[in-house]
Amino acid sequence: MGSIISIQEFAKLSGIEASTLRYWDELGLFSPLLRNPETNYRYYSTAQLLALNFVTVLSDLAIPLKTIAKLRQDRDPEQLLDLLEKQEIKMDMEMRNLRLRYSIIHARRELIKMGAKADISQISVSRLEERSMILWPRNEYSEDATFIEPLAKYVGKVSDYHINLSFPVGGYFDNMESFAKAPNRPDHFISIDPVGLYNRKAGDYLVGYARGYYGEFGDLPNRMLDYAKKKSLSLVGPVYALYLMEEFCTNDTSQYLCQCSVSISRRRAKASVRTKGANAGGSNAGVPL
Amino acid sequence: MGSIISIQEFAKLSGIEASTLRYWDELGLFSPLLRNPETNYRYYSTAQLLALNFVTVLSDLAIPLKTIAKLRQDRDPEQLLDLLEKQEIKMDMEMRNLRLRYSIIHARRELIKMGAKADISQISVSRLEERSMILWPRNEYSEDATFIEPLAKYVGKVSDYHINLSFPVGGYFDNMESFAKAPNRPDHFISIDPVGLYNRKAGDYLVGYARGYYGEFGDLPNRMLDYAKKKSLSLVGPVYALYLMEEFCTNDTSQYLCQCSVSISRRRAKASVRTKGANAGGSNAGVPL
DNA sequence: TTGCTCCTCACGTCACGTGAGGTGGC
DNA sequence: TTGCTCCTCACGTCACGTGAGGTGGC
Repeated sequence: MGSIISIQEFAKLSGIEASTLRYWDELGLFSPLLRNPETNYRYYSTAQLLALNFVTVLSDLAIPLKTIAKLRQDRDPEQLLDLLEKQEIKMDMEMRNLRLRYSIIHARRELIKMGAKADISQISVSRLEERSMILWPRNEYSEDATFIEPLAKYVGKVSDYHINLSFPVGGYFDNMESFAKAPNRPDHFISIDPVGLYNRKAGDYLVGYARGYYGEFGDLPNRMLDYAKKKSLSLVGPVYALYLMEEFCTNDTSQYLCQCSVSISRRRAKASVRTKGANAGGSNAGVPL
Repeated sequence: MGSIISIQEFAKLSGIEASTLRYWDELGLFSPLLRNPETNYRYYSTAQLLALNFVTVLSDLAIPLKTIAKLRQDRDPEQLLDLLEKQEIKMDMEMRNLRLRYSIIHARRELIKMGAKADISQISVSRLEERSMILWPRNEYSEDATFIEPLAKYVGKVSDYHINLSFPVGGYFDNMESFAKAPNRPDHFISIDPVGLYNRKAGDYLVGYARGYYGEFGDLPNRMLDYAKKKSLSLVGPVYALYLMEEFCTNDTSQYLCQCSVSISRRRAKASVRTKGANAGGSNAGVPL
C-alpha cells in the first residue's frame, strides 16, 4: 500500500498543489486514502501517486474534471479506448494548430526584423531569399476604391480561398508599369503564408521602402524607375509590396513600412540570362525574360 | 476604411462571438469604430478585421487580455519582437509537451488493445515486437516488502532518473528463476516509455497472462515452466511483466492484467543460435545465450 | 509556549456564456 | 404591428488561488 503521508508531502511528490488536491477531493474526483475523523486531516498513501496519474494525464488533455470523475467511478477498457482514440484525434488537430500559430509568429518576426535593419532611405539592388506566399484572386476596383478596400470582399470568404488573415498581407502588381501607374491599386493581394503555393524566387531585386498607410508610396515608384534607368537595369516580372510593419507593431499608421521589390536583369548580361531562362521550366514569376 | 457593419455581421466575418466582442469592448481591448449615441449600437468597419488579428493572434497564444490591451496602446517593433521571441520559446515547449502527452496516450492505447485481444487463458509462443523502455535502478527489498512498495522510493526522484510515471510501469526479473522464486519481487521496475534507451528486442517469446493486483501471478510461473519443459524450450534472458490493464482502465484491482514474457531458444536449434549469438554485439538483454 | 501544518469557508480571478428585461429599426 | 437585432446588467461557469480565522501536533 505504500507509506502514509500528509497532503503537503503528497503535493510535493506529485507536483499538484495542496489547494488543488483539496478541490479535487471536494469534487469527489480524487480523495485521500483516509482522514483523521477528529482533525479532518487528509492522509494519502504513496501508492496513490500511481492512481493520481489517471487524473493528471486526463486533465492535462483538457478533459473536464467532472467527466474524469465519472470515468473513474465507472471505467472499463472499451470506454477508455474510445476516449483515448478521440483524444489522439483532438491532439493531432492541436498539433497542427500549434504549428500554424508558430509559423504566424515566425513570419511576423522575420518581417519585423527585416524592417528594423533595412536602410529605408535608399533604393538598392539586393538579393532576396525565396518566399512562399498565397496569391489571391485578381482585384476589381470600383471608381474611387483604393488599396485595402477590395480586401473587404474577401474577409467573409477566407476559407474558400484558403486564406489566413493572420499572416501579413501585401500587394502584388503585374509589373512595374502597373505599380507606377496606380500604386494604391494592386492587381492582387498576396499573403506571406508558408503553406502558399506561390513562390517568389530567390534572386537579385531592385528594392525600395516606403513609410505610410496602406497604398501610400509617395514618389517611390518614380525613384525606383530613375534608379533602374541610371544603372541600366531592366525590371522584369511582378512588383511585390510587402508590409514589414503594420498594425501589428505600431499604432501610428504613418509609420507602416512597405518593402517594394521587383526582379532585375542587367542589360549587359541579357544574352546569357536569356539562355539560362530558356532552359528553366516552371513558373515565370520573378524570372528574368 | 471599408464598409460599416453591425456587431453580428462582424462576429460572423471574424469568427468571434458577439458576446466576446462586447467583453473585449468593455475591457478597452478592442472597440467598434463608432457607436450610435442614441441607441448605443456598436458599428464596426470591415477594415477592423485586419486590426482584430492583433488581438486574436496574441490571445490564441494564451497571452492575458490585459497584456494585449496594454501592448495595443503602446506598441513598438522592439517590444513586439521581444514578446514574439518569448512566445516562440514557449510554443517550442508546448510542442514538446504535446508530443509527450500524445505518446502517453498512444502507449496506453496500444497496451489496452493488446490486452483486449489476448487469449489470457493460454500459455503460448508468440512473436513480440521491439519495444523501448526505461529500466529503473535495481530494487532493494526489506523483509516483507512486495511488488509496488519499493516504488515509493522513486516517486520523489523521478526527475533524477528521467522517469515519467504517466507511462505504464511493469516489473523486470533478471531471469525465469528469479521470477519463479519471488514473482512479487521484481529485480527492477521498467516503464514503457518510447524515449527509453532500454530495448526489448523483437523475437519469439514465451508469453503468459495473469489477472490480479500488482505482484499477484498465481501459478503462472509454474505453468510457464511446465509448458517450456513439455515443448523443449529453453528460456533465456529477463522476464518482463507488463501491465496491460491497471488503474487506468479498471477500478477492480483483481482485474488488472499482466503480460509476462521471456525470450526462448528451441533446444534443437541451439547450435545455430549460438553461432549467431557469438557474432552479435551490444546488449545481452533478450538475446539467446 | 512556539512555530508549523492543516482545516473550513468565503471570496477573487480569468474569459467568457447565458439569460432577463427592455428598446429600436424595417 | 411583428419579428429581429441590439442594449445593459447580473449572475453562472470552470478550475483553481488566496487569504481569514481557527485548531492541532511536536
